[in-house]
Amino acid sequence: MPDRRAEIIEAAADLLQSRSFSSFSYQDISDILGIRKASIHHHFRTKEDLGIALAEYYREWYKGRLDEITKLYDQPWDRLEAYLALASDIMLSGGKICPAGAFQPEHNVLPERVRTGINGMMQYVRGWLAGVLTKGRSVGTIEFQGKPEAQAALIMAALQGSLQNARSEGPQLYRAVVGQIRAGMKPRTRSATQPRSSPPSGG
Amino acid sequence: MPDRRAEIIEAAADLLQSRSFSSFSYQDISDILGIRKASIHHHFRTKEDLGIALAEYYREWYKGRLDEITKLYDQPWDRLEAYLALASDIMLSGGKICPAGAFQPEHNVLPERVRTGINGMMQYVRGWLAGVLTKGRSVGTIEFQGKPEAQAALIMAALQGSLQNARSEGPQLYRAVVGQIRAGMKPRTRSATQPRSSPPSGG
DNA sequence: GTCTATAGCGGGATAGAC
DNA sequence: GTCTATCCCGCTATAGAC
Repeated sequence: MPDRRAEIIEAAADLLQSRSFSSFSYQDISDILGIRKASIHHHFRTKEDLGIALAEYYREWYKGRLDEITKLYDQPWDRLEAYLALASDIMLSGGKICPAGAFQPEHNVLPERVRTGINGMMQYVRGWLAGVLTKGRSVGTIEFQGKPEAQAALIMAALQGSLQNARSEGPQLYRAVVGQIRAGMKPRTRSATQPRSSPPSGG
Repeated sequence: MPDRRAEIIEAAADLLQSRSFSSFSYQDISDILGIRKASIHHHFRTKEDLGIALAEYYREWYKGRLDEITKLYDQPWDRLEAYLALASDIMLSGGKICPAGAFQPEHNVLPERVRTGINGMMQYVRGWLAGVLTKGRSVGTIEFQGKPEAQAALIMAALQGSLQNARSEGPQLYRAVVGQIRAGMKPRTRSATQPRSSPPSGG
């Protein structure tokens, strides 16, 4: 017997990233899982409850992925590449966009507790990424102006916007944007060690 | 007597940038303008028609603004600043996001002709911005790696994403991101002329 | 060009049997 | 935990009078 609650959240996550929050319904989830709407209401009484659960789900999802990356790669640049690859994976899995980009455009019609959940997720990711950037700059393998938090926010915003554009205008555009992010942060002055080893798949 | 058609489009544009496309209704427009839903259907038979008109409206709006900028400022860097200020104006006018960021998250439920309208708008803006960047790099006042089109796409994506984030997490985040964009493109090597004159308000 | 009235649908949500 | 049945609402859209 499958964990229904988890199944529902995963189906909802898929729908959210494909169509945004208020454009999917309990009926859509029902169609995917082959159970009735009322059964879904049993697990998540209101759509607000489901939204809150989704925000939590994404935060945990990011925690898991970013922990993995931290364990797999030592070098800040490699960690940055792995982070960028995360966004690529999202796009490649069927024209989806990132969670924040799916929730936030409806910010003004979103329940308060959903909003705070999303903010929590964003702060977590930004904190992690800022850490990578701080370390990268200190060892000279990542280059950028200004504060690490601001640069992290720039990268996240660019990916978020670019995923949205890409679905409408095509993936070349997304790849070009990621290329720019990368190019802008590669040290221009060749210093001590080779800045890169084996970057993980994506781009 | 006011131009109803234009009034409706402007009200709809406001709602779109506040709540995204499928989260506003003819009733909302009706409330704003003080006329009945049926009257709005008289001007735009279906919501698809309204969506198409909105996309055209935004393209014209951008054409107007970018033409203005081109006439007002000679220097590429000043034009870039004025462009960035456009996005700031959007944010400051009551927590709105940019049109593309309002439409695209619902891409998969958007009528085909609305999609192509949005793409047209995006291509227009990207073309203009790429032109500014090309000229700026050639005269040495704007610095970036890679192709101008790609850099333009990066800037646009970052603003789009950042406006969405800002409404949820606060305007400081938006200002930080714009600061990063600016900082990343300011020439590091002091060359011939002072790179800046009087940048227009925004930031 | 605006109105009233209404059709028709799909949304979120609940009651209560099994 | 899942079902059937149902409520109520708001949405898009249309018909037809003024």
